[in-house]
Amino acid sequence: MAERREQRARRHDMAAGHPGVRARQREQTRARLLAESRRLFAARGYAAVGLAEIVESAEVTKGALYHHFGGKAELFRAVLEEVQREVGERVAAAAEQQSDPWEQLAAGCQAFLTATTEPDLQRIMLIDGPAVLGWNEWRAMDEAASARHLTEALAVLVEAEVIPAQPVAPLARLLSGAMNEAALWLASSTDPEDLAHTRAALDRMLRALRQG
Amino acid sequence: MAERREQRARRHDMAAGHPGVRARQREQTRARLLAESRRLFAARGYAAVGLAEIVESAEVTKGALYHHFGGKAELFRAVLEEVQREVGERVAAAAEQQSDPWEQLAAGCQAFLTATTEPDLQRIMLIDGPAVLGWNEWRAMDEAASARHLTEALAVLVEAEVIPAQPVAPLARLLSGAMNEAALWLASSTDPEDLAHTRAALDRMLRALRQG
DNA sequence: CGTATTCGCATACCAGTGGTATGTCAACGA
DNA sequence: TCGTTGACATACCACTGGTATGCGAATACG
Repeated sequence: MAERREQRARRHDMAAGHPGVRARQREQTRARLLAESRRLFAARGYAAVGLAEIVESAEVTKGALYHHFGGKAELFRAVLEEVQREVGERVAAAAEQQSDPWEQLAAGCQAFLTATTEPDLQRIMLIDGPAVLGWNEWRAMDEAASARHLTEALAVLVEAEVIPAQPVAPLARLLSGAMNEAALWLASSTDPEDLAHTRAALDRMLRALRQG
Repeated sequence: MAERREQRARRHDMAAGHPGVRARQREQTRARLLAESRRLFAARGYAAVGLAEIVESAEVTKGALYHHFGGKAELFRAVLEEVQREVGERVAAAAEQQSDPWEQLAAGCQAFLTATTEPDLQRIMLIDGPAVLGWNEWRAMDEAASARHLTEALAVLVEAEVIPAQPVAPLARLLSGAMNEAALWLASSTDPEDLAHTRAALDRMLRALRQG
């Protein structure tokens, strides 16, 4: 119908380059779906956002969505991957600015706390992530994106005997969980001093690791 | 139809006492809905369980469910309240067996870790809870049921100068998050030694609080 | 250059879901 | 005894994620 011609026309207008109009259009559609669903999921949560609203915001149809993603959950997974990659990069960047392994750990943890305190990331990364994909899968993605840095940093410090010899996996999980929950708490906190207090408490927890 | 008479008959059969047949039947229906939905939510998660399955397992109808609860989310909230109350009681019981405030904290934390390592509690308490009700509401319920014990224990220790003076709220959140995530990790762990390692690491974290 | 093919969607449709409005019968109060 | 009410049961609805199919422009091919 007229509706269809309208959609087709719009798509045709926007990409006039010769080499790979198809590929370019494809990437753009995918990017718009990712961006809009990320925005909506972050704002109102996975369950409260319908596919209809997503495709409307992205100005495509459900057909496009299901052409690019396996379904609602897979779309969410793609969004989560993107978010976690960003956070992981921020953590890694902060750590790399330090040369001393111990300072790398401290800086990385503080950077993680800063990043995950942003409400838009929280709902996707910390709330809906485990519920939608299941904890095991969420954990695997988290490990691949950012918790890996934590585990590695701890392993280096144990190797260098800065931290007493002990399995690093449980330690990494304890610390990761502590930071996750603290970030969620901070986001709903009213007292602006809570951030400083939490940073201080986290720092004390980390420094305590050096003494057996 | 016949179906209806069947349901009515069953209900009539089971409660023959004179005083308050109504009230008793009411409680029983409510209890069955709670028990079955808890079982199903724990096994497969909130989103994967439909009301149809719940009422079928409980041998009632959706009418009964909506008579007792405001909807699916409120039913879940009631289940979560029950679960958290049980965990809170276990934590409190473990703490009360110790007389020394410090030992109370340690025992309470270890009991919490033991309790929340049970997979059936995890999905409801730690995964679906925040996602279904929102983190703020989940947090309020958690605080009322068990995190309160943690906050109080820390406050006592700060007051007694066993722990350096500092705000207890951030500390409680860090520790609570650490235990939550550790419990989730343990549930999906294969190495049986992980439990002991995690307990040891948690204990070290707690003991480290005593040194500034 | 024509044209067959494939790719990237758009449309139409469906089964199942949470939620609601209404009906109904047994227990209770008077 | 009898009207009232409480505790459901039934029937129905709007909507949601998911699927099957259709179609037209870009590309591969002779």
